[in-house]
Amino acid sequence: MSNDHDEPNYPYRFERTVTAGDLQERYADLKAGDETGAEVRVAGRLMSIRRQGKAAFADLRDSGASIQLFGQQNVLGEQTLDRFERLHVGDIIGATGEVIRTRRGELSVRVADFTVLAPCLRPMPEKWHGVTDVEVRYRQRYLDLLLNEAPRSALAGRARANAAIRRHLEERRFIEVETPILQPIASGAVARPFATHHNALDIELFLRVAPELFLKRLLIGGLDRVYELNRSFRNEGISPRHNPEFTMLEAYEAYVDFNDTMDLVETLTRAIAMEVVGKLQIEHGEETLDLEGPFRRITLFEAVQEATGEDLLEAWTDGDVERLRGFARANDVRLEDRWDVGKVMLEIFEGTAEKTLRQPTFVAGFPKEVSPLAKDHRSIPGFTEHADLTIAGVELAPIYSELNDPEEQRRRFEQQAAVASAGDDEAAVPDADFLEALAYGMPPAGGFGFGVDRFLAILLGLPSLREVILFPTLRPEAR
RNA sequence: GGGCCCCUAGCUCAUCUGGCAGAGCUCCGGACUUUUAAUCCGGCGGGCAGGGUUCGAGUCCCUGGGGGCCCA
Repeated sequence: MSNDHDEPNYPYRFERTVTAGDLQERYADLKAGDETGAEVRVAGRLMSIRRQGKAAFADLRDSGASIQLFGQQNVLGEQTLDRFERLHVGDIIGATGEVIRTRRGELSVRVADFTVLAPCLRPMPEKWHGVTDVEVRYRQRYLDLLLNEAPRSALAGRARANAAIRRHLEERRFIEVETPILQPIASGAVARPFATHHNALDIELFLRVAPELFLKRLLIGGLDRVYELNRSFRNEGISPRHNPEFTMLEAYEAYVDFNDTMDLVETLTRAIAMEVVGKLQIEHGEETLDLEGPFRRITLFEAVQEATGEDLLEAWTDGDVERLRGFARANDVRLEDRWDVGKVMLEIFEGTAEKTLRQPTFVAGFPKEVSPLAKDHRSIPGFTEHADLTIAGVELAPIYSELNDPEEQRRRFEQQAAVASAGDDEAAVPDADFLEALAYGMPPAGGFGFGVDRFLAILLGLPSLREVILFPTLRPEAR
C-alpha cells in the first residue's frame, strides 16, 4: 500500500473488515489504555486530523459512525508517519491496524498501514461551524450530509416512513404498482403540468401531476387494492411547502367508501409516526400534535363556522353566491370574478379555517366544482365525498369515495373544460380514454393521496420541505 | 407575479455615520509520541457581477445574478 497526495492513483477497491459502528459496538467495554491484538481494516472519510510530531490522531467516518486513527512513528516509521500527517481533511482512506483504546479513552485503530482511496481536492468547510448557508446546503447537499446531522436524520426518517407505508399497506393486502410518469394527458389533479416531447412519436407528453387515473384503471382491471408510492410533478412556484417534484402516496381500495378510507389513512398516519419518531405526540413549534386519535371528522361548513362563527350551509344550499362572496370579502378572502360558487366556497375554507385546524382533522365534503373525481356527497347537495386530512393547518391527504359513474364523470370533465376555457389553466383535463375505461365498470372504491414530504416535515419539526427533500429544485446558478 | 431582507477569505462571522478590510477555524511552513474545537510560532488568502455618484465606495444610487421570508 502506498500513495501520495500529489499523485492520487484511485485504487479500485479496499477490503474493509469492519465498520466504525461495528467497532464502537464490539469494543464498547474496552478499557482506556487496553489493546486487543485484533487487526482490522477500516475505510472512510477523514473528518479531522491532529498532528503531534511523532504521533497523529485522525477521525475516520463511514456512513454510520466514526473511529479514531492513531498513527505513531515507532509503528509506521518516519516516512509513513510523515505521509499520514500530510493527509487532508476530507480524504477518503483505508487503514489497517490494531484496535486499541487510548489512555484518554478513545477507541482507535493504531494504524499499521493506510492508503488514500480518493483524495479530497477541494477545501472542506471548516469542522466547527460546518455549513449553515442554505444555498450551499441545498446545492452541495453532499457537504451538508458530511457536516450536519439534520439531513442525515431526515433521509433516515424518510426511509423509515417509506418502509412503514409499504408494510402497513402490504399487511392489508395492497399491491404496489408503477404507472406512467409520462402521460399524454396530465389529469388526476387540478394542477399545471410540465410538458415534454417524445421525438420518435413526435407527440407532446406531460409529467404526471398524479397517478390517480391510472390506478383507477387498475381497479377496473380487477386489482382490488393498489398503491403507488410515487413522484409527481406540478409546474408551480417554489415555497417552504411546495417543490415542483414531490413524493406522494396514492392508494385505492375497491368496495369501500371514503369513511373506510379515512380509517385507513388514520392508522397509516400513526404507523408512519411510530416508525419515524417512535411516538404519537409530535412537538411542532409551540404546539403538540396528538396523532393518538380518533381524528376529528367535521364538514367544511363546520370548520368555517368554528373559525368565523358563521354557518354558510344555508347560503350554500340556497345557492346564495352573493352572500358567500360578501362573507369572503368581510373575511379578507380574495376572490376572482370568474370563480364559480364551488371555488368560492373552497377559497373561503382555505382562507379562514384551514390554518386553524391544528390537531389531525378530516374535513369531509368539498364542492363538486373543485373535486371532479369524487362521488356526490350522500347528504350535502353540490358537495362530494371528498375529505382532506389536515394537520397543523396543512392539507396532507385528500380522500375520496371514487366517482365510478362514467356519465357523471363525463359531465364533471366537461364542467372542468368550461372552467379551463374561461382561463383557469389549472383545471382538470378531460381524459376520454379514462371515460372509456370507466364504461367497463369500476367497483365502488375509496382512495387517497398522501403528501409524504409534508408529513415528514411535520414529524421531524422542520420548517421547509427542502429539509426533507435531498435535492430540492433550485434556480441554476449563472456561471 | 408583488413586498421585505440577505450575499465580505475555503467555512463561520466582524468591519458604528463613505476614509489603509479584520478574527477564529481551514489551508501552507515550523515545534511537539495519547490527541479529540489539541497547543505554540510564522505565512497565503477576500468585498456576487457590471455601471454610476464621490477626492475616495464593502458602505450611497442603478441594472443584473443567486438565496431567504411573507403575500398572491
